Amino acid sequence: MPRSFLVKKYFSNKKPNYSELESQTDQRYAVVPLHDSVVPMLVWGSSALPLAFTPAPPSPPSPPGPLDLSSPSSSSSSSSGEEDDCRTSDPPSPDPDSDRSQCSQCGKPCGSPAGLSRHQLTHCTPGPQTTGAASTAARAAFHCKHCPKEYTSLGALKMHIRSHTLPCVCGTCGKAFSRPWLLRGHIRTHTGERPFSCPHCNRAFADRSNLRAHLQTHSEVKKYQCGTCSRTFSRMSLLHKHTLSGCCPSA
DNA sequence: CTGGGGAAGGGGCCC
DNA sequence: GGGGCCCCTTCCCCA
Repeated sequence: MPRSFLVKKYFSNKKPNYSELESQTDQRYAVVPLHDSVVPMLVWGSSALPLAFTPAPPSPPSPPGPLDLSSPSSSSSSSSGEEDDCRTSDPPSPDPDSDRSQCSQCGKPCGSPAGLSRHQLTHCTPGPQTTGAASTAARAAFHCKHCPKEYTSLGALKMHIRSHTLPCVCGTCGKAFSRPWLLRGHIRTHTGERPFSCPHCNRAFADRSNLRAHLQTHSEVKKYQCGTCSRTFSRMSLLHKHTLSGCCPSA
């Protein structure tokens, strides 16, 4: 599932204020779809943000086989790209003071060497463009044995593999999930628990993201705007549907 | 057809 | 390094 059209911009590094979602005055996000025919703009507050997106060129395929986590000696090699890889949610940083702990792959300032080290675990492997022992070690790839994905760290790979092994099983219906919190969210569908309430109406939701989407329905200016007719939508999927329905045949 | 709700997936970051 | 929570998205279904 491609997520590379999302480019997150960090203007603050913590805790969202959900009341902001109704009266957006900051522009924290940029939405950049890959769909050729769609050039949506994010309307986050008063102005729209038309954005360009340049997909990274595909990396050459790599020959090494998948990593079998059941084998303790697995540690891997090589590298390659994959359609969803090598992206980052963070824009390059303009902060010169963060050079010492700035990610060499995405430019993100990480605050400290430790932060940089941790951040780098999140990068999937780029192409085989580097040489030298240090670079080779830094870009070692860990391949998923279940799919073509590969990661630069065992930790990242393990996290990914959970999406294949689905270790969290619902005791009520037996449905399995990759993460404990996904299971908890699912369990709410059995219990009916809805801890996220809308401040504007009596609705409550089991999922915070669904509340967030709901809050858009209370907003006059929706988050996603059609680049051609300027109509706004509460969800990207609605904008996409709108575009596919023929509003913007050439856009 | 459109808009909204429900459910779920998955990467990133913090503790 | 792992757990928990963040964020975002998509898909499906229904009014």
